Amino acid sequence: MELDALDRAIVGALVEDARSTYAEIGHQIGLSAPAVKRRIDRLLSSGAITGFTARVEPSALGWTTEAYVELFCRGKTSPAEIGLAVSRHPEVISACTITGEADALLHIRAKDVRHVEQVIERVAAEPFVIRTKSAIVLSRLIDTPHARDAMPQSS
Amino acid sequence: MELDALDRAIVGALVEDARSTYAEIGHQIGLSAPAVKRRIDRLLSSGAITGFTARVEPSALGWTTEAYVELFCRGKTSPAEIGLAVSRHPEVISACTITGEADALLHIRAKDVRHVEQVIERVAAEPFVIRTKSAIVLSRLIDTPHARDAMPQSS
DNA sequence: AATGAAACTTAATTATT
DNA sequence: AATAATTAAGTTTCATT
Repeated sequence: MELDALDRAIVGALVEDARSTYAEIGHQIGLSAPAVKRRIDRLLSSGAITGFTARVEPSALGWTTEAYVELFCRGKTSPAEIGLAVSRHPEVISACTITGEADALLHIRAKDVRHVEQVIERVAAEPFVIRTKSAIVLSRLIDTPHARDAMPQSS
Repeated sequence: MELDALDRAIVGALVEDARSTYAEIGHQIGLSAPAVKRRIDRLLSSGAITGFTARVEPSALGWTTEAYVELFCRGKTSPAEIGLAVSRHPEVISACTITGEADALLHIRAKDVRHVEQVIERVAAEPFVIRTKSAIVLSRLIDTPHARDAMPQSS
């Protein structure tokens, strides 16, 4: 699906505040409320926007510690197998397979360092895991879900 | 601030769908719409919820490639200095200082591998960066902003 | 094909108990 | 906190370009 400048402006407005009204967004970009609604409905059905969520302050909810854990896996472990296994651990908030020595990289969020340690132990107990290599987050500098600029040009 | 079970249920409902109505949330948890609104207002002013955002499909917007980049920095480089520098690169969507050999870990999102390479070159050109070590994401298995379970108990 | 204006429906918000 | 009353927004329809 092709997004024009207005679509990208709407996406930007919704990323900033998913609860803005159609009229507010329309005023920003020079469109009427119904026109904005129609475009948002289209962005939703096309899959460009997948939903709306609350930004929560993890520390306010008691999740104070983050870590990144590299996974080194047995010979022919499939990405699907890793995904299935790590999705059983709710503290894993992000996981991907990567190039390089390690096979996968997990991002985990836990209550404290003790809790992080327990999660790593549980993950390391998965049968396909040979070893892990962890780094605790000392201070977070940036945390945005998406790139912080204009969408790419149609060039 | 203390969050009770109802607050945590409200946060959960808003994380799932930030555009649900107060009445919908109230029905799920057994509260009237005005009561839900009062609690959400309180969660916002206390900072437990920091805002509402759209979940966008990066690939739909042309951002198809992700990488993680470890930064090895000169002796006494402060976290603030790293944060300031990397925030100038909009493709850096997450950054933190970490324990271990590397000083910082960046998560970048770009249009393609060529674009990733350009960003790494730009970051590596920062005066405090000695060297970098990158891993390209092959396949994403999990991507959630928060832990996928109930909030921690007050225990 | 997409928009804006108006009509209509539903939700947000305030006041009251 | 719930109910009721009011205000504002969401949504549909329709005429227009």
